[in-house]
Amino acid sequence: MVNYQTAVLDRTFAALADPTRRALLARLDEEEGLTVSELARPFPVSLPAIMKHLDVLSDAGLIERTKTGRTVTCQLKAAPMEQAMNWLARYERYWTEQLDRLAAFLEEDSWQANPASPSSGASKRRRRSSSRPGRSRKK
Amino acid sequence: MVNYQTAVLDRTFAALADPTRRALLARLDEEEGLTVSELARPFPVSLPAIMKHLDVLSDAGLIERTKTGRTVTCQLKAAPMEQAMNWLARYERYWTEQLDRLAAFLEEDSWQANPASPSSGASKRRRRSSSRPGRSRKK
DNA sequence: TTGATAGTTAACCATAAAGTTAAGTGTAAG
DNA sequence: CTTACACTTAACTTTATGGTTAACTATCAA
Repeated sequence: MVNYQTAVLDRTFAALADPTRRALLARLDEEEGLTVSELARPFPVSLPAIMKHLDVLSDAGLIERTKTGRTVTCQLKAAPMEQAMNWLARYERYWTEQLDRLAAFLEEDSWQANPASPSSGASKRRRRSSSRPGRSRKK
Repeated sequence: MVNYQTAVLDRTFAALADPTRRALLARLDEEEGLTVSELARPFPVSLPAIMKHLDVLSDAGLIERTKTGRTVTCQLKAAPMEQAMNWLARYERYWTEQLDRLAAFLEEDSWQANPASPSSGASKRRRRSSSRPGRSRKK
């Protein structure tokens, strides 16, 4: 059902890998309809450099440019980010503490001590001896 | 509070921008503790090429390698992805249809026709004559 | 119409990314 | 002890990225 468009993810993640481009998107989020030169102003690089970043963002479908007279306004198009989010969501359980606790529970001795209640999901999980290094809880 | 570590996001997004690397992570998700050559097998590129991808993933903190004898097993470390998710979450409202409907409502003529109820957020929105191209509602 | 303003394009440079082949290191097995 | 295996490193090629300066196009204003 959720068929990941490889090329979309490639372009989206690549576009987001640059701090200048992320900052450009962030500015378009907080204020819509900024022009190219307005967007470029805060950055310590030349206008053509910003132009290239905008090209990358356009190619990734993350912005859209509209020419009006001699000015060009940019608007955020977040749609491709949804795919990126969905891809990442697959790994969400790794940092969700809820599941951390479940994992801790499954490791406990008291769990295997009672074979009277065979939980369906647990049988699939074949545990390797004890090769798990310390978990790093953050936040 | 959520202070984005630019360098972390740079490396994470850059690492995820390559389809081979995403596939490597996906395999480590479905089966943990794969060795380097097991990981490399399905891909149509040389071992050194995979090695470089694993280096990129390591530098991004997305995997960890453990040497045992002459084999090296890799394990997924999804933590940096959380930062990426958090960064993307800021834009989530753009593809949440709820807000699409709100936006549609705010654009309606019937809204401005009644100046008796000044909604606070709307005053910030300064509209340019009519330079807005058709909105593309998808799904 | 003359110029300033907004944006684009071209040509160039340095570095990084993604791949190759070939050779090297260390461990396991015959 | 020698060979095979698992992985690593080195050297090299090609293409992409991110930046520059300089020149060009088009519009708005004096």
